[in-house]
Amino acid sequence: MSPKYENLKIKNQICFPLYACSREIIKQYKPFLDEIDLTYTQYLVMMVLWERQALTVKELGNCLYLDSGTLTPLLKKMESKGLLSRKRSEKDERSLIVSVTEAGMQLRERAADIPEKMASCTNLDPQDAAALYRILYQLLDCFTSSEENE
Amino acid sequence: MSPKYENLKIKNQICFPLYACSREIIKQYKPFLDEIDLTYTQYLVMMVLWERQALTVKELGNCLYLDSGTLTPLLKKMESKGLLSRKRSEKDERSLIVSVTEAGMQLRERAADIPEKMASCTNLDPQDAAALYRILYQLLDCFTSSEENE
DNA sequence: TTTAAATCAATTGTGCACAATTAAATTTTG
DNA sequence: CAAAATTTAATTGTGCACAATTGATTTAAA
Repeated sequence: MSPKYENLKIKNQICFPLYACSREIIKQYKPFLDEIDLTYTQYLVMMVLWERQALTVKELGNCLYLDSGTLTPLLKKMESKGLLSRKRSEKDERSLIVSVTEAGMQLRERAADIPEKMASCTNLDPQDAAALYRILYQLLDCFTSSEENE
Repeated sequence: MSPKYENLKIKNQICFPLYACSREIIKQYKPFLDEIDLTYTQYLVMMVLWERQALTVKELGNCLYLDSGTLTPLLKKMESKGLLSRKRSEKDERSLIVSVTEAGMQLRERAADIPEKMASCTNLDPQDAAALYRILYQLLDCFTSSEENE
């Protein structure tokens, strides 16, 4: 029974609040990330490297849903800051292996309290946080599984 | 009892899936938006204009959580495509009024089936969609209300 | 095994986002 | 009223995102 253009109203979109919310939260990160001289995307790369130490650009892209067009210049910048090193794989010269440096690992100490600081920025209760987490990964999953044959 | 760096793991972040999901959904829009020659951000502007016909850059920015640095060049581009017109307010010369044109209104017809096409891209059940919607707007609200005294 | 297809990172070009600054117009204050 | 503060859009500069292409390398097929 909805009027013809009801579905085109902003308030009936699900992607818009997702997009707006994502950007607003990243803005909240900024003052904390400024202290350790990282952008949000660089922070994501460091989080992966802190866990994995070394992986290829391809693997990093799979982790973060980013392609080489985004990662190549980002990683070069981070290499010049001394956070990571880049070298071709000996097993497969097509692949480039990104490895965290000692300085990169040390940055983890200075980042350790960021998640806690960020948590206090929101009024999200544990149930809602869990629901949000589950739904978002379900959505992500349905997009990645639709690419399996590409 | 979590290890020291547990909170820095990608899998324990809530912003990351939000950020990734937002971009993945916008990618799903692309083929549909290409047909009517709009980017996702331009589509958001048009959705506001289809409902409101005319409003200032400031009001548009409040609707979309975007500032003039993003909107000014975007709106100039859309003006050159004939979708909207830009003129200063007579009541207040600081404000610029953005108005949808006839061609802009006509585009609504061609966009009308996009929401339906997009809905079929996801496996989101109605309860989850409603929960996601509620939680995201609650989050957005908590960021905007923290700016009240700026 | 030579050729063809696939994979991977890099490059190119376009389009946002956004912080910070500027400049014009308006409102508020003293 | 006149000066100061505020508001608004535009500008400038930086940093992603991403589609499309390129080029080198590897794998698969004929």
